[in-house]
Amino acid sequence: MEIASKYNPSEVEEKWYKYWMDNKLFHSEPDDREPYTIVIPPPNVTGVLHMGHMLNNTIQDVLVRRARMQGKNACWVPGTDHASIATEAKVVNRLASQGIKKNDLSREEFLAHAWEWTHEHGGIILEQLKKLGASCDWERTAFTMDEERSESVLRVFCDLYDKGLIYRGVRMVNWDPKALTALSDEEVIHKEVTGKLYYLRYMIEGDPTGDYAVVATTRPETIMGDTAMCINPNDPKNAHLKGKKVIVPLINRVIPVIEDDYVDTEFGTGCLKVTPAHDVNDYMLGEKYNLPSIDIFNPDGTLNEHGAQYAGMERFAVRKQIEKDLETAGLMEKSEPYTNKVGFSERTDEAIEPKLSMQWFMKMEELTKPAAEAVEIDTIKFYPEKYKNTYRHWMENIKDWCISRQLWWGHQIPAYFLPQGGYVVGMTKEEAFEKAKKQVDYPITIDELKQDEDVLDTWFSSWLWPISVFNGISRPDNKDISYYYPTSDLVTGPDIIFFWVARMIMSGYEYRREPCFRNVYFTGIVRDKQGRKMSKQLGNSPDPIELMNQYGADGVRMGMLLSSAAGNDLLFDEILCEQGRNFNNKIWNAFRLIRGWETDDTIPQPESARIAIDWFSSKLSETILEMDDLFSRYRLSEALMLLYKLFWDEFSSWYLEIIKPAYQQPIDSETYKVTLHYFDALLRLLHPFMPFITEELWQALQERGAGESIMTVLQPKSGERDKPLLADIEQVKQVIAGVRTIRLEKNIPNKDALELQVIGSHDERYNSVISKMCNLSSFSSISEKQPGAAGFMVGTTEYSVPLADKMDVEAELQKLKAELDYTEGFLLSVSKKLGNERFVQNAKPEIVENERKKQEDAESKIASLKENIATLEK
RNA sequence: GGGCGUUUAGCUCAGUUGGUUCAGAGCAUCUGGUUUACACCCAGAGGGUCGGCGGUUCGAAUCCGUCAACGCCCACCA
Repeated sequence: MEIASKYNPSEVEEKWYKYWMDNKLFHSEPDDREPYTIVIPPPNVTGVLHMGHMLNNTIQDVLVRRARMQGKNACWVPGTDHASIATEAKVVNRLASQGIKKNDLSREEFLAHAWEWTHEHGGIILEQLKKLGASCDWERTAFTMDEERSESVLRVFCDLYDKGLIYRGVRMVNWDPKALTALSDEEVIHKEVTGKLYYLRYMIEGDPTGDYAVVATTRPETIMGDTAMCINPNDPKNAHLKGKKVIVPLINRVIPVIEDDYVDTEFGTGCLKVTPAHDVNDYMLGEKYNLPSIDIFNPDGTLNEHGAQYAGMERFAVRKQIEKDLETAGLMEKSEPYTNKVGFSERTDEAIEPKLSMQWFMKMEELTKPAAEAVEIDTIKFYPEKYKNTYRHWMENIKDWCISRQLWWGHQIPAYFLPQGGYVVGMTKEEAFEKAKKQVDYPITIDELKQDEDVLDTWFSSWLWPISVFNGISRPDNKDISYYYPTSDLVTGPDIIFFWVARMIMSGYEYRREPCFRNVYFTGIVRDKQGRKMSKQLGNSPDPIELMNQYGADGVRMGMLLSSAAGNDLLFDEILCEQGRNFNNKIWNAFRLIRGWETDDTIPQPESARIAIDWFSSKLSETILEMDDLFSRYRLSEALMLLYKLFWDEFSSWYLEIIKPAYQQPIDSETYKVTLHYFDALLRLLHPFMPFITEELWQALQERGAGESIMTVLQPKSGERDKPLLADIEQVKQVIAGVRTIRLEKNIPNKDALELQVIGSHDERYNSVISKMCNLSSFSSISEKQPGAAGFMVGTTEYSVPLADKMDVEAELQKLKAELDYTEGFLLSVSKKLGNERFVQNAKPEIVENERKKQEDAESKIASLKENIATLEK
C-alpha cells in the first residue's frame, strides 16, 4: 500500500465525522455506567464561530472524549441561546437596511422577522462545531426559546413569583437609550471618560447682594431635573446657605437647600445639585427628603417637555449648548478637565442613563446562600481557584436582579394586567384568567387581560440551562435529569461568572437541591500575539474555518490547547497550529514507517529490541500516570505537551530508532506485534486531543468491524513501571548523545563505524542498544584513556572514542579544562555546605547524605579529568 | 478608592511541602546533516542575577516585608 508522505486532513475529517454520526457514537442514553455530562455554554443562535468558541469547545471535547474512553457514559449537550438583546439588535438593523422601522411593525410581525432571521442564521455555529470534531449529542440539541425551554422559563417565573421572590416595582435602573430597554447591573461596563467638571452658579433667592452658590457637576444638562441643592451640615464654608433657597440657572426655578452628610465637603465647592430622576445617589436623597422627581428625558435620550428650551434635543448636544448658554448668562463660574467613570451598555456601547422605571426584579439574597456555600466549601470547584474570590465578593454584595427588558425577542413575561389595575401571573392566559376571576370583584372577560409587553432577560433562560436541557423543570423526575444531573464539568469564560455561572448555581439549588456541576474550568481570553483582545474592529481574529482548512481540525485543536495554560489568557499564534499540523504529520509518518515493515517469524528478536520494548512499556505507564494527574487538575495544555514529547521523542526518536530493522530488512514478528500495540495505545491517548487522525490510523492499523471506533475503546491503563530501567535508559541516552556529539564535532559520518571505550563502571546490559544507535564496531573496557581519543563523561564513568589522526588535542584539552573548572567549582560549593556544621545538624539526613555522594562523585570526576589532561599534555 | 492576579531563556509558559547537578519545557535561534518514515525532518549547541530592594534560614525562584511594572474584577464621590 502506498501512503502519501504528508498527512492530508481534509480527506479524512469529513469522512470520520460522518461515520461517527451515522453510527450514533455521540448519542447517549441513561444506562448503568457512570454518567459524565457537560452542557455547552450555548452560543448566540445567530452567531458565528470565533476563536473563543474554538478554545472553549476544544477543551470540552477533549474532556468528553476522554471520559467516554474511560468507560463513562459521556453526554455533551449542545444548543444555542436566543440572545435577546443581541439578536433583536441584528434584526432591527436588517429591517433598517430594508427601510423598515421596528415601530412600524406589530409585535407579531417583528417576531416573524426575528424567527426568519433565526432560521436563516441559526445553527450555522453548530455546523461549524462539527468541523472542529465536537462530539456533541446532537439529538439533544436545545434552544433557549424552543418549546421545552420556554415552558421551563415560564414555570420558574410563576414559581418564583408565587414564592414572593419576583416582584414588580419602580426603581432606578440602567437604561440603554439606544436599545430602549432596561439592563441589569452586570450588563453595564464602566469606562473612564475624559470630560469637564462644570462649576455652575445658583443664585440665592432673595439675596440683595446677588450672592450665589457654586455647584460642581459633570452633567449640566440635567439641571432641569434639579429639585434641591445639598450641602454637608458640618461644612462651615457653606453654612450661610442653610435654610436658603437657590435658583436653578437658566430655568429660574427655585429649589431648597437641604443638608446631608453624604456630601463630600472636599469635592468641588461642597454643594451638590440633586436630580433624583437621573442619578442613583440623588434618587436616594430624594427618597430620604421627599423631594419631587422630574424626569427630563425621553426613552431615547432626547429631552422631553421638562427640558424647557432644550426639549427634543439629544442629551449630549444639550450639554454643549447649555455650556454656551450658561456662559452667555454669566452663570458659569468655570470649567475644568475632568475624568470620571461612566457606565456603558455592554451591547450597544451607549452611555447608560440612570432612569426611574417600572420593572420586574428578582430577590437574590435567599438564593445566594446555598450557592455561595457550595463554592466556598468546594462542593463546586473552580479552576483556577482565584475565581472563588471574585464569586464570593459578588455574592456578598448582590443586588436584586432586574429581569425585564423592553424588547420583543425573548420570553414574554407571563403577567397579565387587569382592566382596573393590578395584574395576575400565570403560565397561560387561561390560567391567568382563572386567577383573575378570583382576585377581582368585578366582571371581566379573558380578552380584557393584557399580557405584559416586556420580555425576560436572556440570562433568565440560561440560568436554568443545566436543568432545562434535560427537561428537569417541567418533569422533575424524568429519567434523563435523574441520570445526567448534576452535570460534571462546565467550561466557560470568567467574563460570565456573574451573568451565568453564579446564577446557574443558584437555580440548581433552588430547583434540584443539588449543585448543577462539580467543576468549573474557566478558560482565558483569546488574544492575538501582541496581547490584544481579538475583535472584529481590529481585524486581528483569524477565521477558524480558514485555519482548519489550512492546518486541519486536529492541528488547530492542538494549536489552541498548546497556548492555553490553565486559567491564563492565551496569546494565540498561528505558529502553534503549524506545530499541531507538524505533529499530525509526525504521527502519520511513524505509521508509514511501521506499516512499511515486513515481518519474519523466523528471525529472533534482537536484544536491543527487547530492551526497548521493556523500557517503552514503563515509559508509557509513567506517562499515563502523569496524564491522570494533569487531567485531575485540568492542566490540559501540559497533558498534551507530555504526549507530544512521548510520541515524538520517546517513541519516534528512541523506541522506533532502536527497533528499526536495517534498510529493506524484515522485522521479527514479536517486536512488530508489540510495536503495533504501542502505536495503538498512543493513538488512544492522543484521541481526545486529535480525534480525526487517530481514528484514521486506528482504523488503518488493523481490520475493524462495522461501527467500531477508537472513540469508544478504553484508554490504555498504566501497568508496571520499572524505575531502575527508566533511569538506566536515561544514562544510555546520554552515552549515545555523547558519541553523536563527537561525530558532529569531528565530522565523522554516521556510516563510519566507531570504537567505544569505557573507563570505570558501566552497565554492559545495554551495549546492544548503544552499539546500534551509535554504529559501533567494538565496545571495550580499558583502564586508561588513550592519548588520541575524544571523550565525555556520563556520571562518573568516562567514555572515549579513539580517533587517531582526527584528534584535535588543543580543542580536547580546552573542553576538559572547562569541565574541570566547573566541577571544581561545584565541589567547592558542596564542600562548603558540608563544612557548615549547622547544615549537617539541621538538614534532613537524606539531604546531607546526598551532598556527601555529590562530593565523592565530584572528587572522582576531578581525578579522572586531571588524569586525562595530563595524558594529553604529554 | 478597594480587591485579586501576574512578573522565570528572544517568545509562551512549568517549577507541588524551601534541599537530588534546580534553574526546566515547547517554540524560535545557531551549527552540521537529504538515496534508506517524516526538511511539516534528523543530530547537536548556545541562551536566564528567577522584576528591584530588604529580611527569615545552614540553605530562597519557592517563605515574609517593601517598591515597581502590567493585567483583571469590583465600587454612587457629583
